[in-house]
Amino acid sequence: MQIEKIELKHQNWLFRAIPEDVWQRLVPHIEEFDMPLSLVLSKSGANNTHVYFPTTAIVSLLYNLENGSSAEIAIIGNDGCAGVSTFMGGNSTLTTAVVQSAGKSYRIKVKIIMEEFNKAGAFMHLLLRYTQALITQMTQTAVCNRHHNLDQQFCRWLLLSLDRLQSNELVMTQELIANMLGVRREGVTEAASKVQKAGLIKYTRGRITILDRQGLEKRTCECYQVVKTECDRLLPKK
Amino acid sequence: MQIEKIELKHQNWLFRAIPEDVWQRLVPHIEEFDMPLSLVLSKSGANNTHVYFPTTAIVSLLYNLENGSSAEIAIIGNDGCAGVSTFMGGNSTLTTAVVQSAGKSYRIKVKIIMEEFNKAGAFMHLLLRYTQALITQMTQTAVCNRHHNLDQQFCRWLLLSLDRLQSNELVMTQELIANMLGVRREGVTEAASKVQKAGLIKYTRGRITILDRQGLEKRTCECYQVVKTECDRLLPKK
DNA sequence: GTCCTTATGTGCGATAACGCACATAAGACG
DNA sequence: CGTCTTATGTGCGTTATCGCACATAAGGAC
Repeated sequence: MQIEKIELKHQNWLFRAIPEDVWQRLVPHIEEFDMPLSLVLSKSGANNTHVYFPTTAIVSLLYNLENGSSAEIAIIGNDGCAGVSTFMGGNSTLTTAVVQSAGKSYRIKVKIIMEEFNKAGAFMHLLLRYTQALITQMTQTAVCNRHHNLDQQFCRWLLLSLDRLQSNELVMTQELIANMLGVRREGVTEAASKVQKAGLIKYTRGRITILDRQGLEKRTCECYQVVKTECDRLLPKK
Repeated sequence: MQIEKIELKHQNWLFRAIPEDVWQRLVPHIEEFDMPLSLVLSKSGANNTHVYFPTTAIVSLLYNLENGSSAEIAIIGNDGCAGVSTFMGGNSTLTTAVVQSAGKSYRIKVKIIMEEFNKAGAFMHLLLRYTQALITQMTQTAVCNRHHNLDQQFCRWLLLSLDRLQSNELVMTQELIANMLGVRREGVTEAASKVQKAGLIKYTRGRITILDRQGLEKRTCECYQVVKTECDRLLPKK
């Protein structure tokens, strides 16, 4: 039982950083939660019911335009949580949180987590620092959308996703990636094909394997490193 | 003296919303601060010393790329404050805060404002709600950069700036606007020229006058209204 | 009024991504 | 093994923006 709790705490980086007293109070309220592909955790403008802490799943924050196109704003994995607008106020956001890669997560009810947040201690500051890390991602997404080409953005997206997963394999169709990046599917096909020809990845229908991580890092724009470095500064993984 | 204090409180929307007891404690520490064009309030990665509350000035959050190009992430006027990373943690951010339109502001030292913030009361929640409003702006910037054309972005930018100023006139060269939007100066010239021909604005060297605000709203993308509506929800101006 | 800086206007070839229409092939399922 | 769905590949004309080179003109300085 004790071992199980320690295990739990190690499955998400925010969990690890929670002070022990807060953790003891929270543990009884942490629910397991399975995340199938494409599950929508929170719709645009809808009130949050839980805050979600992915362990093996990846969640995307997407914005959907009136005309049906969309764009990813940030990626959330076992480094963070979905539902920061709960703390920030308004209790909802215009972005939609969607499961981009199926896996497991834990969740905590809004009421429970806010009781701890409002104590304004280390736990609150931890969640605020994570929110700042998310802001960094959003900023870099905006810049990257403006200035960098699809090749670079494709590599950035791969790397950001991989950093939030264990394996060196992504289960994801090019069509879905195109939705995330807000570009045509054919564009992703072209980018993926080039990167494969360069020997950095290998893919078949809906499954991408990374062969040369360093090569990807060289091929992407500065945005990837910028986000990684700043997230490490804000939330050091020791 | 009392009248002067009431006036002060009405010059910035966040000031107005500060609870009276907090306000009384803060007032002695509020400094006037002049903001000339192009003043850099905080550089990328540098520690914040103050939080700035513009009254007649406008501040842009910019990200500067290695190659010298840049992109605006959010606009701050008398609706908010520059320096939210002070509260969020890390005490710095990778964006640069630059005065985009000269004017006046007030500022408060980091130490003073954090003392109040850490009381975790209405003042903290006010600042967090404003941060959420900034996040909304950043999100929409990312989406708009991806999906909307320069014409629409130019109009969005004009409207967002105007909402944060009193007058219907902007003092701003097309070169500067191009820097904000992260596009070529010639592109802005073309967009501005079209909008002028449509009779919505009138401009001469470094001075844009708005003739038809509703026309601008019709010409821009959904992003403008989305940001406006969400900011009003988070920080109602009564 | 004249000069000179600097904001704005314009033309043109290059490029990246788009929209659309199909072709191909992988692999799930019977 | 054959079938059928769906992920991926490819071609092509269109469009928006870019980068560059230069023309024009507004308005402050003297």
